[in-house]
Amino acid sequence: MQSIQAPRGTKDVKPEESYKWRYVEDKFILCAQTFGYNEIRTPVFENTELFSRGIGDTTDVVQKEMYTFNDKGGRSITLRPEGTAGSIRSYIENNLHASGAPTKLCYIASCYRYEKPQAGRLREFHQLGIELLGSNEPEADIEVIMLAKHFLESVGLTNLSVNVNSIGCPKCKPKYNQALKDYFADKDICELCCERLDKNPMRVLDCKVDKCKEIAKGAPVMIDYLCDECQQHFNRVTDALKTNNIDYKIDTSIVRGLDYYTKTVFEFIAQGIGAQSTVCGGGRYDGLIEEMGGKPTGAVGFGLGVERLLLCLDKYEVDIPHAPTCDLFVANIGDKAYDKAMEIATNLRKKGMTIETDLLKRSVKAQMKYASKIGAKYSIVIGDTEVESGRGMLKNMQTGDTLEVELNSLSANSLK
RNA sequence: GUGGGUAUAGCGCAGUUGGUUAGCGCGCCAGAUUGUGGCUCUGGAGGCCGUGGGUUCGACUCCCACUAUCCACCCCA
Repeated sequence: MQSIQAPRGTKDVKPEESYKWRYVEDKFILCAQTFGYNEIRTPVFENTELFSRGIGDTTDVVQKEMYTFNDKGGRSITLRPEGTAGSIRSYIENNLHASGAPTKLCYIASCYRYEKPQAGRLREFHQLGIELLGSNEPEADIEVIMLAKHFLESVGLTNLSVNVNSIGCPKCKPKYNQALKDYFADKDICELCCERLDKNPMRVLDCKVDKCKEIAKGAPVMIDYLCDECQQHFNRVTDALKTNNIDYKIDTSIVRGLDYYTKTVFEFIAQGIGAQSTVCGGGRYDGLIEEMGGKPTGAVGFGLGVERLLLCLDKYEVDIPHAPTCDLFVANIGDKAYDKAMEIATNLRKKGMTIETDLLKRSVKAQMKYASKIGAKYSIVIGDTEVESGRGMLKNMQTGDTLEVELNSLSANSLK
């Protein structure tokens, strides 16, 4: 019988590496909490319209990367390709604004995009995310960037570069769009780009057709067309980054592939983990909540790829604390001894000790070998003699020293 | 979606111009040590050689297709 493989672009988190995930996720939630953010959990799938409207139906993500299907009731359903849209939907649907601004959300979300897999790019991937809703002020942008920085440092990543840009607001974007239209008007761009130029000119800038890319190199940049408000906003953000000693670069090529972004956009970039080097990406999206049926509300957030983060931690050989190892292995010979071993194990487990016993009726030698392999700190062999006398030899697996102990008085102290 | 590399034991890898019993290291199991691990030695289990076709007397080896995987473009987390 042929065995079944995991679907293309998915990966199992194996037992020997899951502690890294738990570590990173716990750190993230704790870190977000120190900024006052609370976890939100939203469905893995949503109505397709949420994403086509929220992300923008001219984007690559919506046009060709979504896992979309009809359910048995004929509804068009999509596995979430990112975490923001669902959070915002929930914010509106549950009137989360009612408890007062700002609303601060964090989440851990599995996301799905139909792309060709490669290093740091899977079809199922995981995002750690933050949404700060209800503030139009640059201070909100700054907090979100600081939070990302703070989290990355807390897991041991201090050397990621930070790139920022501003892509304007509905006031200044038209001017820029007009500039783009003027620039591209007499140029030989592809058919799809002609359409884009009409609907959403900024998308022409990241067309993949060679001739379009070449032409786009000479195109005007958004940052030169910011309105006064956006310019001030951007200045305030970059000033604060300086004040907080964040070494950032302005990268005018950051457009971000999701239509909802306005004003500030930023990325945390890692070296040496392959072509997919953006570990964290985010920005402001002031228009999204209104677009999805809520009241106009300022919003900033970021998404941070867990898989890419873990690639970084490996690359930079960051130490991650392991799960606790076995405190005591209780070897046992025969049924009575097993019962006694179980009794000892249960008592110590109640006190929080990690205890293992033999479950395979192996020879003492094999049991000891196993105890050694799993890194047990102590071992003790229980046989008929021990059951009768109530005493046994506790062995320190590191030093090899043994000590006679009363079985019933084994405690956390004796395993120190 | 476009381009390139790879596919042999649980893992990491050899495998000669095509030639008959497909190897090595690590790991796993057992014994030497009949109730005490690590070191050493000895033995053992474990392979549709990615899948399907083709060439050939004969294919792990050559050819084609498919699939998977890796890398890059692109996109993005």
